[in-house]
Amino acid sequence: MSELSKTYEPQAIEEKWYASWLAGGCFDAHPERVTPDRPAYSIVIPPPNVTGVLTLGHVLNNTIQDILARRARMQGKEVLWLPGTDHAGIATQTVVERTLKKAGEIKHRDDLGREKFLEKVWEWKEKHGGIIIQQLKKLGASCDWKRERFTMDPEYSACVQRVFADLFEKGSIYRGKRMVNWCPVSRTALSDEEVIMKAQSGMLYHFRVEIAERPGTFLTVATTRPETIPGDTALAVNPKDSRYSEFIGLHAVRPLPAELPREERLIPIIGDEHVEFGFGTGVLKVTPAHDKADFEIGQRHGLAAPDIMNPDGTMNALAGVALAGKDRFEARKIAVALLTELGLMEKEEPHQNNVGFSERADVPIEPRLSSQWFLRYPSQDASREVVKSGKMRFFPERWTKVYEHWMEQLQDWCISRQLWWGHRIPVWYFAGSDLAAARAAVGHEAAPEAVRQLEDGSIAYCGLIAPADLTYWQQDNDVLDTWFSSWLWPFATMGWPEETATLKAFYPTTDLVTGPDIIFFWVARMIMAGFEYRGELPFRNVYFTGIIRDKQGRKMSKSLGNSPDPLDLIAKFGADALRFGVMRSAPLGQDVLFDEKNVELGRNFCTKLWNAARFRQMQGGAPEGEIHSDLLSTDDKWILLRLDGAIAEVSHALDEYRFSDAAQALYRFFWNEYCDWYLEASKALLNGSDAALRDNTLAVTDFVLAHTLRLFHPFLPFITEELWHGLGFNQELPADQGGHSLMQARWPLPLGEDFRAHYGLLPEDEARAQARFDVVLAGRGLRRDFNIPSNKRVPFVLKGEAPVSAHDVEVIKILLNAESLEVAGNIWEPTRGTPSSLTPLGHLYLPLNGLVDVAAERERLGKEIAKIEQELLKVRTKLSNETFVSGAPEAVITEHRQRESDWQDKLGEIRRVAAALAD
RNA sequence: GCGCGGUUAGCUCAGCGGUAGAGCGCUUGCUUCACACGCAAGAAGUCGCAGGUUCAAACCCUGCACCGCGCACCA
Repeated sequence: MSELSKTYEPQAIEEKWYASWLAGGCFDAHPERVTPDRPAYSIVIPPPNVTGVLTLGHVLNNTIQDILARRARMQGKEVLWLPGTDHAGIATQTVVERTLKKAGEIKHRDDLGREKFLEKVWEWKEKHGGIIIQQLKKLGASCDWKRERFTMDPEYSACVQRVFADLFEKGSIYRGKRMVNWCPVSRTALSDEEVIMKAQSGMLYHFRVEIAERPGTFLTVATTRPETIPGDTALAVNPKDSRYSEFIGLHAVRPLPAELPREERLIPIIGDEHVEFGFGTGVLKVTPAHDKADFEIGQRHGLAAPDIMNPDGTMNALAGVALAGKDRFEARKIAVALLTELGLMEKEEPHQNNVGFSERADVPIEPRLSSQWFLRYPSQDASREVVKSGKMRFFPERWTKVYEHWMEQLQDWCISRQLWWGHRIPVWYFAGSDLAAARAAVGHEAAPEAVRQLEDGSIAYCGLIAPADLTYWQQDNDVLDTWFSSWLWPFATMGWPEETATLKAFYPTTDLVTGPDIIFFWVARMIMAGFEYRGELPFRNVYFTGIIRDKQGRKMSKSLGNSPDPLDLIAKFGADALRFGVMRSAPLGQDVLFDEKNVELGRNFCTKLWNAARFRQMQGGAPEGEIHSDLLSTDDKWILLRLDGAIAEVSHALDEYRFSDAAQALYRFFWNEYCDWYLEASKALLNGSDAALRDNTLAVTDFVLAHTLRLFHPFLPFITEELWHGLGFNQELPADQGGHSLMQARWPLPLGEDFRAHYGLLPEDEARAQARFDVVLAGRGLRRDFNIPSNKRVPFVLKGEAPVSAHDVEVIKILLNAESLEVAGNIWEPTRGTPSSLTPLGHLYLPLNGLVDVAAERERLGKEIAKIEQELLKVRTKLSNETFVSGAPEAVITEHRQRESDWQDKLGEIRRVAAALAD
C-alpha cells in the first residue's frame, strides 16, 4: 500500500494495470474450470473491421461487454470474452484500392490482377490490422486475447467453405440470373440489406410516344429515368384503365436511340395490373433490365431484357451513339435534350422519390440482371420460434417485432460479390455438359450432390478440395459476402467443426451486445446458422445498444467531422472517465447523444473517488479492521444501510441490462450519500479523542469503500484497481479472490438478515440520521437567508423536546460549519426576531447578536407561510373531496391526513414565530 | 402506406396511477485542513394538444400534431 498521489493521473495507472492483468492471465478462459459451481459465461465480440479504428460506437458496445464480463468474473463465473476482427470485404478492398489509386500505382484493380492486388490487401491488413485491437485494450477490454480470431484465418475460412458446400449439397444455395442491386462504383452485386433508401428530389419527365398503328396519335409517358429509354421493350397500361385499354396490342415507337430505323424501335403496348392509374400519366415505360418491377412485368409478358449499361454505370453501345460511354446521370441529361429536340418532351416537373443507395459507396445502386449465388435461409422456423417463445430474449424487447417482421418476409440472400478480398466461392465449373463425365473428372470422392447442373445448364462442382485436374475446371471468380462468414462467428471462433472443449463449455454464448442496425445483417443470420449447424440458439440474450449521435442528434460521420476520436478522449480524461461518461448517458434502448461534457463528468467523478480514498488514507490505520456493532454511530448505521440499498439497486439494474441506471445509482450513492454526508459526518469521530470510536468508524469506512470499489470495478476498472491496492484492501485476501486483482474479488451481495441483526441496522436508523440531516439543511437555509458567508462560523441554538447526543451535536456542528451548537432547554428564549427554522429535532435558531433584521425575517417567514399554505390547500382540497375520501384506499387517505397534520403543525409553529415578531 | 420510438426545468434525460426528479448550464456565497475536476444555497416545469377511464393521470385508453428511425413503395 503506497501513498496516493495528490491528483489522479490515469495514463500511468491504466498502462500499469492492464499489463498486470495480462501478465496474471486474468482474462483467460479455461473450459476445464467450468463446473456446476462455476458456470460458464461467454460473449463473442462483434468483430470490428480489421483495418478499422475505434469509434464511440465501439466504446459504447465494448464497455457494455466489458462490464458484463467483469461482473460475471466477480460473480465467480468462468468467463470467455472472445475477441477478433472481420475482413470486411467491400470496405477493406475499397480502401486499399482507393489508396493505390491515390498513390498513382493503379487506375483500377485490374491493372494489378487478382493475385498481386490481394498481396497488397494483405500488406495493408498487416500494417493497419490490429490497430483497433490495441485501442480496445486501451479502453480496458478484458478479452481473452490469446483466442483472437480473424474471419480469414485458415481455419475460419475452412468453416466458411464447409458451410457453403454443405448448403450447396442441401440445395439451399443456387446460382441464378436475377435482378440484383448493383453498385457501379464497387462493381459488385449487393444484398438488399446493403441498399439504403434515400428520399431524392428529382424530376419527372413527361414525353410523348407515337402509336405506330395510328400515326399522329401519341401517348404520354412519365419517367424519372429517360436515359433508360433505349432499354425499353414495352409500354404498359392498366387493362382496366379506360383511357388506354384500346391501345393494348398496338405498338409504340420508342424514340431512342434515334438513329435506329423506326421498325427496330417498335415496342408493344401491353396491359399489366401493376400499372397505377393515378401515377404520372398512367402509362409506364417497361425497362426489364434496369428496374425490378419492370423485370417482373417483362417476365410475365415474355419481353426481352436488353442491358444497355456497363458494370461501371456508363451506357453501352445498345444505348445509342448519343449515350454510349456516358455516365448514367450525364446520359439522363442528354436523353432529355434529345427528346426535347425531337419535340417529344412535354414537361418536366419536380418529383420526390426514393432511390436505393449503396451503403458503402454512397451512390445510387443500379438494378441489374446478373448471374449470382443465392441462399435460401436455413432453419427459419426454429429461428423464428426461439425469439417468439422468449427462449432467446432481446433487450429492449421491442426489437423482437422488427426481427419477426423481417423473418416473415425473408428474401433469398445474394451472397456472391464481384470482389477479390474475401472467401472465394468453392465452386468449379466444368468444361463440358456431361454430368457423369464431370463427376468422374472431380478426381476424388465427392458427394453426388456436390456436382450439379445449374439453372443456366453449366455443370458445377462444389467442395472443400479443388478438383484434382484443373484442366477441365475453372473456379468461380467471385467471393462471398462478408456476412456469409460473420454469421458463423459464435461457433467458428470456437473450433467448429471439431467438438472442442471450448465449444462444449462456452457454447451457446450467454450475451450478445450489438447495435440494432445490424439485426438483419448479423443477428438474425447468426441465429439461423446457429440452429442449422449447432441445432440450438447461438446466444441466450441479445442486448441492442443505442446509436451514438452528436449533441444535435445527428449520426456520427466522418464527413460531418462530428465524431470525436475516443483515444483523444482517453488521453484527455482517462479511459475510466470515458467509460463512465458514456455508460451514464446510454439508457436502455435509447440513442445516445454524445457530449464531451459527459466524459468530463466521468473524469470529475474519478477525481472525487480518488480524493475520497485519499482522505481515508490520510486518516492512517490498518484497513479492514473489525466493525464493533456496539460502537456504531448513527451515521455508520445510515451509510451501511445506504450501501445495502446501492448494492441491491446496482445489481438489479445490471441484471436487467440497465447500465445507465446502475451508473447513476453508483454516482448518487458515492457522491451524494457517502461523500456529501457520511464522510463529512465521520469527521466528528475521526477528529475526536475516542480512539475506539475512531477505529470503528475507519472500519466502517473501509467496509464501505471496499464494497464500493467492487461495485464500481466493472465500470471503472483502472482507478478501482489502483485504489484497491493503494488502500491495501487486497492484503488479507487470497490471491485469486482479490489479493492479486480486484477483478477477481467477489461481487458484493446485499447485506443479509444476519448482518443487519448483528450490527443492529434498523429502518429507524435511516430516519434518525435523516432527521439530523434535516436540521443541517434548515441551518444552511438560515445561513443563506441571512447572508452568512459559508466560511463564517456562527453559533446555532437547537431547542427541542427530545435529547440530542453529544455526537449528534458534533456532527451537526461540522456540517453547518457552526462555531457552536447549543442545545437549549425549554426555559431558553431567543431574542425577539431571532431567525429560526422548525426541524424534526426542534427549533433551530441562528442568533445574530442584535444584528437581526426584523423586517427581513418577517419577509422570509411570510414566504414560507405562503408556501406551506399552498401545500396545505392542495392536500385539504383532496381530503374534502367526498369521492376521494370514499373511493381511495385507506392507506392513501391516512397518508394524506398525516401530510395535512404535518403541514398544519409546521404552519402553526411558523405563525407563532411570526406573531412574536409582529409586536 | 405499415410499424417502432420520442415529445417532462435553458440542454440531455429519469420517473410510468397517489406531495414533479437528476446531471449539465444558470444565479449567489465560499480557496472551510480529501477534492474549485470542489463545497453550500438557490431560481427555473399549465410533464406536446384534445378527449376519455379513475376517488386520483406525466404515468392507463383513444384521437391528433410534431420529431426521429425502420420496412414497403408508383415508373
